[in-house]
Amino acid sequence: MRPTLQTVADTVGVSRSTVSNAYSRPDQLSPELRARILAAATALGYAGPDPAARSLRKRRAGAIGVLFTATLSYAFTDPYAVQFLRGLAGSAEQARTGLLLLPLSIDDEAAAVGAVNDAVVDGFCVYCMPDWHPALDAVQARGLPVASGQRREGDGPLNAFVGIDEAAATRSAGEHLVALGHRRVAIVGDDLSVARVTGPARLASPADIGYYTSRERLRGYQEALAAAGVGWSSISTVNVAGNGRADGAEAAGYLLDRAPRPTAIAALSDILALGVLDALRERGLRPGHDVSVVGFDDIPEAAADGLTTVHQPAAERGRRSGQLLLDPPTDPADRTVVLPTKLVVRASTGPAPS
Amino acid sequence: MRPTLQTVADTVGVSRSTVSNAYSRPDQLSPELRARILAAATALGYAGPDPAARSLRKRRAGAIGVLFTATLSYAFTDPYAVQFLRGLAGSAEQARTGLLLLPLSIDDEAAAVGAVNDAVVDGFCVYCMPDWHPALDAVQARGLPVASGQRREGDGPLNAFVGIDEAAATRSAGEHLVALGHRRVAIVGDDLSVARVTGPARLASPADIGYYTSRERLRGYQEALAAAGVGWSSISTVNVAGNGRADGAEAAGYLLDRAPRPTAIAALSDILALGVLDALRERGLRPGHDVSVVGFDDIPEAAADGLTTVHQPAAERGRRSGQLLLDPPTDPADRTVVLPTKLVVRASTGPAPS
DNA sequence: GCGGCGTACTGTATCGATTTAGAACCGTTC
DNA sequence: GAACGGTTCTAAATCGATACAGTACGCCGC
Repeated sequence: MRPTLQTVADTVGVSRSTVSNAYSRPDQLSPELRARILAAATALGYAGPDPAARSLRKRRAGAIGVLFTATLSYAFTDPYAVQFLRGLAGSAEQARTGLLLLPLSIDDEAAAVGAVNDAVVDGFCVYCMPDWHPALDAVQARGLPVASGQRREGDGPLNAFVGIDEAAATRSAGEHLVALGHRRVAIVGDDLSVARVTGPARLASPADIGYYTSRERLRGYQEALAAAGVGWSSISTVNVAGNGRADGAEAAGYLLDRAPRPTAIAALSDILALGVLDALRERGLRPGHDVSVVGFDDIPEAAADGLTTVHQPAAERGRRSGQLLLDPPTDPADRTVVLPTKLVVRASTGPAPS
Repeated sequence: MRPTLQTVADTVGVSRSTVSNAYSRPDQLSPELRARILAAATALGYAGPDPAARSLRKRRAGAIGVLFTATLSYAFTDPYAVQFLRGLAGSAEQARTGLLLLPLSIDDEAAAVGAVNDAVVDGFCVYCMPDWHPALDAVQARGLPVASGQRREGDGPLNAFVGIDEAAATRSAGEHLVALGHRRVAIVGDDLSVARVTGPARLASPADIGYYTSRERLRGYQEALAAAGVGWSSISTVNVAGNGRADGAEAAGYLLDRAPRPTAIAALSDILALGVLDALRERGLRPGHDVSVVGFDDIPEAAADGLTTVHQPAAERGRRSGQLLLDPPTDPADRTVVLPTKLVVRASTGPAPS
């Protein structure tokens, strides 16, 4: 039989509470008694207070749940994700809290809901999930604080939003392209699937996309181009399998090897944009001259490759998400944080070739 | 007052157990009653069985703890780490288990020990920790299954080892360099600190290093070079602050800009080795001709840059670690897994310049 | 000799579920 | 009327700890 606080208390001849104090509040008992108790505990093979029991009693889990749909490998290939997690981990560490990664299956929805319901956490951070995923409803049902970068119908009053104005960000990027004379623009993204269907489907409208981030970013481009008289139907969109450099290159290949070639390619992440640049180089095309390329995120590699992109404060998003989660402000107004973004123009964009 | 199983049971007029069954074992009660119970639960705002209480009762946490010392950002900049975690997450997902990331401070040891003791987990996976860190003792004291890639004194009988023969791996790399005529060899690593001291200290012997992995890898090089008559004292070692490409470049700069220049630089990770290659290019030196470079891990980028390196199965290490953790074999012999490594010779190594 | 006070410890209630043994009832048959 | 094997549900025990009110006791000053 496994030893518990009671076992230790009985052998030493003190009460359970005193043994508890010996571990958690050393100032509440004499050093001698404490030493005796700890000695008895090691003699009995008692490993110290059970975290699960403590967690139940204290009503604190000491962890926040981070929801992903992507496989971890995809999630972490993106420096943006790493920076975000870094910020989140920083806040968590300050609050003596761990990060419980919950990689949720997109297909097995029951398993995903189960994982959410079983998670011993003090709150959830939604990282990148399609709006329709039932795990998000499960998160709401838990009634815990939630921090998310995606707005969604059915979000409860405890929800915090920490994000950026995604559409405004890409609108500024789109206006930049328009000002340079670009009218034949293509968009590459990795979460462009419509509702629950995956694959390179032709999109009727950005509004159909299941992922908030992609939907909003696409909307921004749509608006900027529409203002220049470029209709949605004349914009090519390519949905790729994952957020990898090779995926971006593959998508670009698809666009570049067909006529008419777009004069500008907008990628919804820098990783994809860097892949697009790879594809250009491979074909002897000059970025910013033959084809302009825009990314999103402004990861460190973007500066090195001269990529025009939208800067967003990744680590800060994570940090603020953690704060709002671990110490939710009472005033609902304080639970919405919209961080600034900035278009960073570099060499990868230039006037449209005539 | 927050509703519990009891609250729901009282309003419906059934017992607590029946409400529990309504959630966890639907086959144990009639569908009508179940529907009534669930309706009452939502009416009361009951969010479903509390995971902490369930965890206490079931004696299962549904998570495994992953120990790091590095900050998350460093941990995830390395594709090796990402691959390892991917494998681990795969095993975890199959067992319906999450990953609790515990980024432990090196300095604040009490906080690190506290984090380990408070972690609601079913086991621990030690990723990269110095041998002397008290958190490792805390892990042992918890009495849970542990999977580790580092052997260490004081490891309990439940410990599983999943790793590679680190020394043999670098010995083969060292022999390769020796066969090419290299005698002036430098080594770059990021965890070469002696015991608890950090900084670019001159090492008396590899055996002093606090990190198992670095220690063993260094030992392999030492043995290979010693066999060729090259003593430890004539090998330069450079300890860098983090496992980043820029760190590798900086360390290489230190080595290359001084006479006598080493004819070969061995890095203890590919990320560092790629940085070394950057530094060579910057100085107009040709890898494999002017200076040979060897890495470790064989991450995807290594192949693209023609880096000679030691391949190790990163994802497989993670996967096996997860398996051994979640379903520990009774036979101790099955708790040691040594995976194969392979020297991959590419263009970055060549004959030593005469 | 008594009230006041601080220290060191105890006892009980509580956290919110799961598990288990067993009660009540089903229609049928000896 | 009781024993059959089977469901559906109940009551009590269990999981392992923490919070908090309360008590015993020594010591102080008057």
